[in-house]
Amino acid sequence: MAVPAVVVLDFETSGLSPAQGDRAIEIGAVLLRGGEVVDQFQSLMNPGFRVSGFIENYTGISNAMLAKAPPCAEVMARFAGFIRDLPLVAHNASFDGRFLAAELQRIGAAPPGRFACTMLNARRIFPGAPNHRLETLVDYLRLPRPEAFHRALADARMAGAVWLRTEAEITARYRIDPVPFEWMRRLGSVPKHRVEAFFQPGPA
DNA sequence: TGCCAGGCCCTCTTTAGGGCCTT
Repeated sequence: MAVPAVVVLDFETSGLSPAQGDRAIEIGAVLLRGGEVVDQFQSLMNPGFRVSGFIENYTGISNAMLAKAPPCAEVMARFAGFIRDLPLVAHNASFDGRFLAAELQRIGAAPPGRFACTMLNARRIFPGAPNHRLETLVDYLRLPRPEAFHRALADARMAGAVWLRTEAEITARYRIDPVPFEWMRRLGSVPKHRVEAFFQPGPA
């Protein structure tokens, strides 16, 4: 069975809440198909105001860099074409989902569809990790460390690697096909403490 | 540096509170 493609994305933003006026300042994403990155998207975007010193330090994205970047609307229009109607994945998807929905709404584009969360999956599948921050999971799962953290494309690549490792673990542990969102639906439908009971190994 | 928000999940819970995770 062909494994459907997914887009793993990550936003850098001016803060934590689009409802409080925060905006996206960078988008990074990878298109995964057949367990591999087959395409990618990355762009800074100018939110129209200066970001705080904390955000400059946290992301390494300066106001000077943003001043030269295209506006959010232009970037998000191109990004909407990149994701089309593909299922989406992010680490702490509730965060990226809010910003994606807000930025798409600003340009009159269709809202995002299915959105899976590598953090929630990791909490279920890798409960022994020290914590479930993206950077910690990369080390815990012995995945290649990126050249930078807290930049959109690097974080999207890491989240993609965590996603693939989680799929592989589920496939090996529960012997179900790695069909995105089918196992997500099943996994998300039961409380954490019942996951082991829910997935009974299939016939050898 | 850590607050701002919001969803998930745990527990000394469920008529609630607080930690985690994202920038």
